[in-house]
Amino acid sequence: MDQLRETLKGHHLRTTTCREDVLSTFINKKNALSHGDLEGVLGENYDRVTIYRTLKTFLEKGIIHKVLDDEGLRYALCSQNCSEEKHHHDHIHFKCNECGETNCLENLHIPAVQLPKGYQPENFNLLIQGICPNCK
Amino acid sequence: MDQLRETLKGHHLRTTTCREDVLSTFINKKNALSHGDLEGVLGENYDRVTIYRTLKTFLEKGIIHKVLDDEGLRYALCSQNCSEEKHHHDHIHFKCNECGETNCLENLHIPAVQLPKGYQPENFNLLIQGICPNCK
DNA sequence: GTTCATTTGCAACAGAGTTGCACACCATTT
DNA sequence: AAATGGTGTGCAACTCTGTTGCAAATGAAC
Repeated sequence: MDQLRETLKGHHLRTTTCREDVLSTFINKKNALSHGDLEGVLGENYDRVTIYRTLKTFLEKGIIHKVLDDEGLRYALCSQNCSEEKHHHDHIHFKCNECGETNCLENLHIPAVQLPKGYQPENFNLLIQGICPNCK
Repeated sequence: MDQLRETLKGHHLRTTTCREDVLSTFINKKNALSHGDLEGVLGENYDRVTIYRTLKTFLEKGIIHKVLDDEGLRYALCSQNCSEEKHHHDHIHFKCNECGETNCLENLHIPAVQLPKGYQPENFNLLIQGICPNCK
C-alpha cells in the first residue's frame, strides 16, 4: 500500500484513492488494460471521467504507456522508471488470439531493421499475435 | 478503371461505384487512410455508413488491412493477394511524426525475434515512428 | 484547523462506429 | 429488353468511447 504512495509521489502526483486503486489494478492484473476493463473493476467506486483522467495523468507522468492492437487501445505499466521527460518505449507486446490478453515482453529487444534511405526512426513498437503459454 | 472491376471481381464482390471509388482512393493516395480521410474525399457522394460498410467488406475479403498507430485506426491495401481465407500480415508501418502519414514498408521483413518458451507467434506487426524522407 | 491548489463527480457534449429497415441497384435469367 | 432475387445503399436512430466546463470535495502544507 505504501508502495503505491511511493510510486505516485515519485512521479509527482498526489495520492488519491482513485489513483491508488487504478495503479494497484495495473499491478495485480499483469496484462494490458483498457479503460473499459478498469471501469469494469472500479466503475462502482469512481466516475468514468475520473478514470479517463487518471489514465491521462498516468500517461503524461510516465507511469503507463499505450498498447495498441487491432481491437483498440490499452495501457500497461512502464517497466523502466519513465518520467514526464523521458519515456522508454521500444516495446514488444504479445497478444493472445485465444484469451485476448496482451502482455509486455519486457526482456526482449526489437532487432534492428534496415530502413530505406531517408527514414529517421524514433521509436519502435512490435505487436506479435499468436497463442500464449497459458492457452497452448 | 477495368483494373478496379477486376480486383473487386477477384475478391467476389459486386462492382458498385462506391466500392470503385474507395478502392481507387486507396490506390491513388499511397498511404494508409482512416474512415475520416475517405469521408473527406467521398463524403459528398456516399453516406458515412456506406463507407464504413465498404471498409468492413474490404477487410473481410482481404483487399485492405488495419493499420494502428497511437492516433487511431487506419487502413491500407494488402500488397499480396490476400483472400477471405488467408491474410498475409507481417507488416512494417512507418508513421511520420511530422506530416502524420503512415505508410507500409513493403519490401522489408521483420527480423526474427526469440520469444520466451511457450509463445506461439502467428503474425507480426511493427510500427516505427519517426521522420519520413519527405519531412526531413 | 485553515487555506489553496488539485482532483472529482456530474451533466452535457462530440465523434466514431453500429443497426434496422425501406428503397435502389447489380447481375442473372428468361 | 424486362422481370427477378439477392445484395448494397441511404436515412434515422442509437450505442460506445472519449472530452470539456463547472461546482463541490479532497489532499498537502502551513
